[in-house]
Amino acid sequence: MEVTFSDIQSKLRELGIKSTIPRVVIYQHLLKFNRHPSAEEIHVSIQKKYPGVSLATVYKTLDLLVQNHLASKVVTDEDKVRYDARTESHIHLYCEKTKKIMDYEDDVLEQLIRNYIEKKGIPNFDLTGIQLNLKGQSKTLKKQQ
Amino acid sequence: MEVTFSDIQSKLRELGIKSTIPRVVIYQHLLKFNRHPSAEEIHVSIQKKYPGVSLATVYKTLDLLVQNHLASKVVTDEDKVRYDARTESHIHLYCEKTKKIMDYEDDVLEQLIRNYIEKKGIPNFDLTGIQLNLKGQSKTLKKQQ
DNA sequence: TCCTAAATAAGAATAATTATTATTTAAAAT
DNA sequence: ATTTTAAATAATAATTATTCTTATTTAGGA
Repeated sequence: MEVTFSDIQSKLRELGIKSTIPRVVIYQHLLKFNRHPSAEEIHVSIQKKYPGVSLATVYKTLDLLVQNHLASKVVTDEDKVRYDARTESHIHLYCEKTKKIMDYEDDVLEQLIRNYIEKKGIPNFDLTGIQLNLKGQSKTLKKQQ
Repeated sequence: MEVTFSDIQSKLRELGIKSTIPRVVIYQHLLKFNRHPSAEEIHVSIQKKYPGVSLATVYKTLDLLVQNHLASKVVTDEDKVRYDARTESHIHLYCEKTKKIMDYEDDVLEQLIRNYIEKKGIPNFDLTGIQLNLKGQSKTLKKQQ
């Protein structure tokens, strides 16, 4: 099930993106994170095996991936942007205590929103994306504190 | 209908917040904006009448208002945070071209989401807030370009 | 293998936000 | 009405995330 180096090479070339080692490595690491890493976190996690890759390249590559719909930005009340390799849209649960973002799978809710908006339409607005963030606290955490 | 200086003084004191001139002025200006200003924009708009108020105070006061539920943070893909004096939750339309945030009034949709989540419940998560951002482009703008 | 445009490394620059500290102020106590 | 005192503020330095600059390197086509 692991996505290999050459899998990613092919994918990038399909999209007309030049395949470079930094790009493949960054995308590979983003895919491996099941949380939602910041650029900094990806940079750190890459250092071990690829010490040469600079933080600026991480930022540029992540933006490139977003532009090509291989990843998306996740914004919260936090001060830094996080990235997500999941391209299918999904709901984010944001825990205000731990600042962690969890994916929440609920196709029914998502379709509910999408259908409603499509049926009703929003005047003077072409919808391109729905972003639903549910803020709160994870219960297990609350017990601990 | 204008919210007066002393209206705001009372409101702050009700909440046990010390009423100071910078605080009243900042909140008053936030209420007057119908867009969603950044801390910087509020600071600039205050300079005319109250040149002494520092940007740091604007930041601190806005955070205070958020903590006391008199305002809320609005985050988008943009790099800076915006503030909103509307406390009732509502939907934001975010135009990717102009970077403008518009309020979108749709109590039915909001109730739809809220009901669905309440009925179903999310395992291990206490929901405190729903934040729905609809990304897209305003149609009138598209014609112009 | 060579060529060239594009990508990268390294670090400087920028922009938003937060921290520091000496001074000022709101409001409670006198 | 004064005095007192903890909290708030101004001014600005510091920090943090992100972007920019430029000399060097590299991918992939000729």
